[in-house]
Amino acid sequence: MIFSKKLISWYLQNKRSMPWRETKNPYHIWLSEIILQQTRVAQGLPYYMSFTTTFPTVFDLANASEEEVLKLWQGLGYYSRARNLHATAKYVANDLKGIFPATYKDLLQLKGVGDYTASAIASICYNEAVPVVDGNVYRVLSRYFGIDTPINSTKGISEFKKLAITLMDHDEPAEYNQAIMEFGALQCKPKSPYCIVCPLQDSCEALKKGNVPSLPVKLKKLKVKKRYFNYLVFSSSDQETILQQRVGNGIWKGLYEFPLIEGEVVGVDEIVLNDIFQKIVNTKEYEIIPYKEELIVHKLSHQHLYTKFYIVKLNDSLNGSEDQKKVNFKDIHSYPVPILLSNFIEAFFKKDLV
DNA sequence: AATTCGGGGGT
DNA sequence: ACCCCAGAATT
Repeated sequence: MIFSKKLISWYLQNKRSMPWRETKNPYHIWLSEIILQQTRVAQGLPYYMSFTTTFPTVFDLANASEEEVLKLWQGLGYYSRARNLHATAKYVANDLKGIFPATYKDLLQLKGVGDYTASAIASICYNEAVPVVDGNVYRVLSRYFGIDTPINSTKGISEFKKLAITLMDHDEPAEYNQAIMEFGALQCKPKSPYCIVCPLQDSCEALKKGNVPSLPVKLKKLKVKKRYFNYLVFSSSDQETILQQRVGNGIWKGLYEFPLIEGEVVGVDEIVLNDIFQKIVNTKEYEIIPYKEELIVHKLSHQHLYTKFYIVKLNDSLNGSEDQKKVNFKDIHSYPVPILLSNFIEAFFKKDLV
């Protein structure tokens, strides 16, 4: 039996049950694919459920505000996915009458849809014979064919794509693409793959050579940067605080946070602090209390954030502004915030230290 | 071609 | 600690 048929056969016996496998509706498939980019099924599943429930059609998603979309996306990370998702929904709803593009080539033009996602949607929804090459596929192919070209090099990307095209099952693109990914996720896992019971064991090059654990090869990892975040959590006499939206490029674009003083080292600069106070606070009668003495270390892929929250208690009210919004404590949960802030907010308001 | 975008889970 | 996850966009 040839490679693709073996995979499909394995898939039919071992595939997991997932809600997006019960439909070929391009809106739902597109949603699932964007959500699952660099995201495990277990983590993405609840988000898929909430998005399809909250926004049953692409028109519902298009008519939402970006803030609503970000709020529903909160906690999933890579927030540009949410912004691109919303932009594409508006485009499809308003310019394409709600009809998604139906070919790989046209799907590729959508914001947030790259080679992988265009292939996935085109094959699953429209049976177009275009191969998906995700992390699972890189692993399966590099092992089965014993290829040690780095999968994140330009050469590797084109090499594996070419190979994937030749292996593609042209009769059942939808089944084949999902089969090879599911096979990589469940059988040909990164660590401790089940080679002993593998249906491809007879012809797996890496298994023959004994270098399964060293494949696939991936180029160097980047160094993590350390950043020092000091958040000012204002607490006014009338139960209000200040939130501001992150703009420009960088992490958490579009999400909200407390006024931030970022420094080169731990601690707040007095001059900067006074500067901020003059804008936000009417009175100079305030009290700054570190929420905790210890730093909270929040780890992102390539940044470690050493964070401290300062509670700033006032016997007066606050000055809101265009970019520094006054927010009542009871409304704070409606704003999209990074998990780092979400964790703090939950702990702080639960303890009722306000 | 290299870097930058999160957060969670596994080892 | 380090790696990986149904990758894409920007530099």
